[in-house]
Amino acid sequence: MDDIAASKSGYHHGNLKAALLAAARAILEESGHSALSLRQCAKAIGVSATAPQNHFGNKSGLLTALATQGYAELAAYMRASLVPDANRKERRSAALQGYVAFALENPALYELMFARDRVLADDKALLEQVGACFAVLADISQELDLFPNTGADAAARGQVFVWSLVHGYAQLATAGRFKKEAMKGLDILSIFPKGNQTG
Amino acid sequence: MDDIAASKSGYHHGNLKAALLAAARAILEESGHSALSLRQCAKAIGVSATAPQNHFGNKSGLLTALATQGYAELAAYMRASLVPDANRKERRSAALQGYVAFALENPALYELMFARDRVLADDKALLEQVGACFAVLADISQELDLFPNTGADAAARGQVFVWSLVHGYAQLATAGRFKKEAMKGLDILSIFPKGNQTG
DNA sequence: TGTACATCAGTGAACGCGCGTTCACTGATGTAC
DNA sequence: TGTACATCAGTGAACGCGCGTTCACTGATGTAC
Repeated sequence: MDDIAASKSGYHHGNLKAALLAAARAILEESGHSALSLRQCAKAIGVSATAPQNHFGNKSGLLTALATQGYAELAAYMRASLVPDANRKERRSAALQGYVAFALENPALYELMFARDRVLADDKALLEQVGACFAVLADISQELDLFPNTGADAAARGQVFVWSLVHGYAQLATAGRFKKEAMKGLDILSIFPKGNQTG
Repeated sequence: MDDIAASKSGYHHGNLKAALLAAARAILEESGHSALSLRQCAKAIGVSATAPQNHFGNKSGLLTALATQGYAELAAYMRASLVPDANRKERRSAALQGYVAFALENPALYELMFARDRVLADDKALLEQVGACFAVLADISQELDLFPNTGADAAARGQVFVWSLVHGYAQLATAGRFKKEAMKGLDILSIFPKGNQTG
């Protein structure tokens, strides 16, 4: 939090970019990305309405920066869950749980990361984080080896499978679409059919 | 399309509600639900800006009506795919493909159906269609019997699994997140691990 | 069969609002010489 | 070590815009008697 504190100057904020991102995330999770505005973010930290332009250019720039931050954190969540010397079953569980945990803790940010037309899709920093994030996911799904002995596209299909499952689960759970009974005591790992828990 | 045509009167449109919904869907798929406005819809069919109020009350009402229509169609897609006398493997494939086909053909509408805070969540007609839609999905997932001999919550877990997979796949495919190679010639059925294709 | 009247469906001007963005500006900071 | 100057970071008034919604209204339709 210290890196978000203002400097003493009073005129120059000192850390406006980080402060704006933090404010934007709070508003985002509170109200959703449809309701987020530059003016609200600026107001939240007591700065003029035009100050954000110095750091993000325009509104798309801010949303893009938020999404970029999101992908970086999502990758970090997954990496942090990857205990190197665990067996494959544990790694699988960790991967799913890290990914899903991020989405459940930051539902509106996660939604923004996949929202159509809200983000500058060709932003360099964004593409970099997206790439890094999905490299982690690809590693994990490859290690899971869900489709052994099924030819050249086994890895690609495995990744489609894992990502679909985890993404769908995260969004539906977040949206409250699952009944309480179905969620209660549900280990994410357990939603894999038994036949493939090769441990 | 005929039921959307205007009556001759010139003053009274004759079928404004249906015409507005059609216009709204076109705009929705063109620009996303963030950009959709009542005025645009009214303008698209040459009617005054306030005319939509007579039929939907307000903007939330229109979005809710769109989502309701979406759920009805999604259920219809699934039902249409359910060939009664096919074997279980075929039914599974049909279910997944019907669901995914709807989402891929109506990506913005599908997104709206799951968007947070854009829709009147307690609308009676909406709840009805949502319920009907997921009843179909529940039937299908129960029939698939993905977790045989795993206790009382097998059905619930099966539904979570199927729905997560299908929802995630639809949204990620729609968003262009899968590489061409991974999509090419991909039968949706095939993303199920082999061990569970019990046919 | 007419007629009175309620109801439905639409108009169009006007409102107030929040928004992103522009503009000319000023205060603070860093750097070359 | 000072000084001039470029650059960075922020201000605040103002803009034009599209929006949802209100208001009083009018034209068309249906229905009771």
